[in-house]
Amino acid sequence: MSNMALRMTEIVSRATIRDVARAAGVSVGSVSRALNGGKNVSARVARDVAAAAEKLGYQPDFQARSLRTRTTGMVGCLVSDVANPLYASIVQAAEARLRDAGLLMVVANTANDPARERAMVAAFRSRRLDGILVAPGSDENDRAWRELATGGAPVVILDRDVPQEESTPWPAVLVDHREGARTATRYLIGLGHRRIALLTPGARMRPGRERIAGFKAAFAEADIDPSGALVCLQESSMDFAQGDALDLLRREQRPTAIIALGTRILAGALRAGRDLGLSVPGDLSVIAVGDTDLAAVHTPAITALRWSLEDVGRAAAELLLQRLKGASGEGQSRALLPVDLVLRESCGPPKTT
Amino acid sequence: MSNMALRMTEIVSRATIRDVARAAGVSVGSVSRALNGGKNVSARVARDVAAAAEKLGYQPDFQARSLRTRTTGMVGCLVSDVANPLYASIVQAAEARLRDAGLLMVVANTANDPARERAMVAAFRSRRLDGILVAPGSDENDRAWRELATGGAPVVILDRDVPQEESTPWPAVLVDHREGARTATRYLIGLGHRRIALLTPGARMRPGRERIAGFKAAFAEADIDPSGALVCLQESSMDFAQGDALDLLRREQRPTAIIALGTRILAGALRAGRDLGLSVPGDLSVIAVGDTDLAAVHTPAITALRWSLEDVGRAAAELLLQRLKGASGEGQSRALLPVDLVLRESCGPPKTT
DNA sequence: GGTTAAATTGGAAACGTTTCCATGTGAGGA
DNA sequence: TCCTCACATGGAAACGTTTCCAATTTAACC
Repeated sequence: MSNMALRMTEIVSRATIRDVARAAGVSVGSVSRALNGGKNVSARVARDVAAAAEKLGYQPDFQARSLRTRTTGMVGCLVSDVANPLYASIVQAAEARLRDAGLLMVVANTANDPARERAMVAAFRSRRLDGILVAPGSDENDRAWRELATGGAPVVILDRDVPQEESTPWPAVLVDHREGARTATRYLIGLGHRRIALLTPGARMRPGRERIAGFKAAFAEADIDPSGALVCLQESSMDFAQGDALDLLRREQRPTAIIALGTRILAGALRAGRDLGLSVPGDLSVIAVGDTDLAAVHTPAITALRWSLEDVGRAAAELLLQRLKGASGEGQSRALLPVDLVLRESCGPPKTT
Repeated sequence: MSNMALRMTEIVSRATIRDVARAAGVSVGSVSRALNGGKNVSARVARDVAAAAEKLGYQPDFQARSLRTRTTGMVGCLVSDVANPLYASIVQAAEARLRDAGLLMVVANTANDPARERAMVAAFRSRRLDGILVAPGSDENDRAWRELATGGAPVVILDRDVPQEESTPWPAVLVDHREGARTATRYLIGLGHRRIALLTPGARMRPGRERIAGFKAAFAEADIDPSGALVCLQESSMDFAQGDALDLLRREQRPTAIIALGTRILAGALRAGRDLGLSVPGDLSVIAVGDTDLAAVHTPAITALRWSLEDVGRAAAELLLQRLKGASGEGQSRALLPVDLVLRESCGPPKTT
């Protein structure tokens, strides 16, 4: 019997605002007002409606509401790969903030594929998402940018450069990779290193470009022959196999220090060094770009450039919420987050050869 | 004047199906049929509609469609923390599969908070999401389960035990942690270890329970005094500081081998061992549960229990898609994925004392 | 008490689709 | 040529809200 009842509730559709109106003996308009604004409703109606809604277990249908109000209470988040630790924490933090504001977050991985990026932007628009957090896979994907712009929904950029043409710059959360790279390089130069390799993916995107700029700036300001400044670009972190690092370290004039991004590239460099019998930091100094578990726990612990991924996510969510509240003009429209150098055990003076 | 107004509305709002109908000189019903089914439409209408839609850049409004069709093309994913590497790849893989099927995925972090879990389930239901992938934070959160059940949308469980009462078991993707733990323990016992510590969070959830069961089973089948089988439960991986591992390894009869979950607990154990001057694997054998970057790249490389997170995500998505297609009865309703022991350098025989 | 303003209320339109239903059109067979 | 029938089409209802507008009640003030 209870089985039957259960079955019924499963099958029977949920209570609508009409049911509540009927149960409370008022019109649907009054129910809507009572439940939402609370403005212009008498105490009696408010009470009766609340009681009826409670009794019927009424839950408003967001789909229907969305159709009318043109707002979905959902925000899209577009990154190349949510499983990448460098993105995962950003997504996590942004979701937390947005959820606190009553918004849901839909995520999509683009794998840096421009076509997929455009497809997802279109999907977001079709679904009328209220806003978008996005880290485009390339700063030159003009079509994607254009479609992003015509969407109507506010967009917040995650650590990417926006095309210059735009008159009013889009809100963005940027990380000061340039200063970070400069600090790290300066530190290594100060230790006596002259041949330093910077291992980072793509100059196609802001983080890579900025790091390279900071790297070169450090050489320039130290007034040192920059021929030892080796910039090794990787198409993506995936492509950097151990072999590449091996080639690098086998060179006649091998670098005495390496600055390596993320987890995969860093891992490749560390393994290559180990395979060649190079001790860290004795034979090779290493700085990680991004303070991952790997860097912190490795033996020896790896000196790392650290910035707060949580802050990136939070700031992005905040910027977006600000736009959604309609304050399109006022307030900060871009945040620049600092990068710190966390000193550990993986750096020392180069061996005098 | 009206021209002006028209222009305005054209710019502000997107083309609707009405606009397409007018442009093609047919009724809205015909446009809908032409664009969707393709059934019962003449060649002429199909052509004209397609042309008009193309010209106007028409994109259907999913919100409106959802209202009518009772389906949103979105599925929810509920885990404790998308930034946890053990979840991130699952989410990533599931999203990839679902996107290929034209579905969007909304994610939410519950931080293992039952209240938040329920709130998100309610939010998903209000939004009428088509389905839910969920890894509940506790197998005893009965209210959450109940609300999950009454949602109407198909649910796929990620590596959790479903309450027994249910007559028809829910679809689930399970990982064979029991067999994995047994294999690892057996391996260590075979090497001669008798005092082995299993460091895993919560027996509140299936993975922990299964691992403990497998761990004990290995001792039992080897007919060995199980007093050396140390199960160290952690409320969550967060709580396991390095200090706990230090206490463990300072004991008079310290374990000669450790099986440690994930990244944080493993890191804590490794650091503690290092701080105490214990060499791996000489003084201490270590097995990681979950093949993270840390395990693979650490020196020495850590022997690890590995299962495919991608397979978990893919299988979950597949199971859900199967339900969404209406095949509620047929087909596999649960998958059990294998766990492999990846032999590396972190295990050896214990020192004879 | 009467007049006016303000507050509350019910009814209906609107949001953009899909789908039902009745009508119209054509072809094919008698 | 007429009848039948399948098929194509237009019009309208429906999905569940919010919001506008007009109507009604209440409050306020003289």
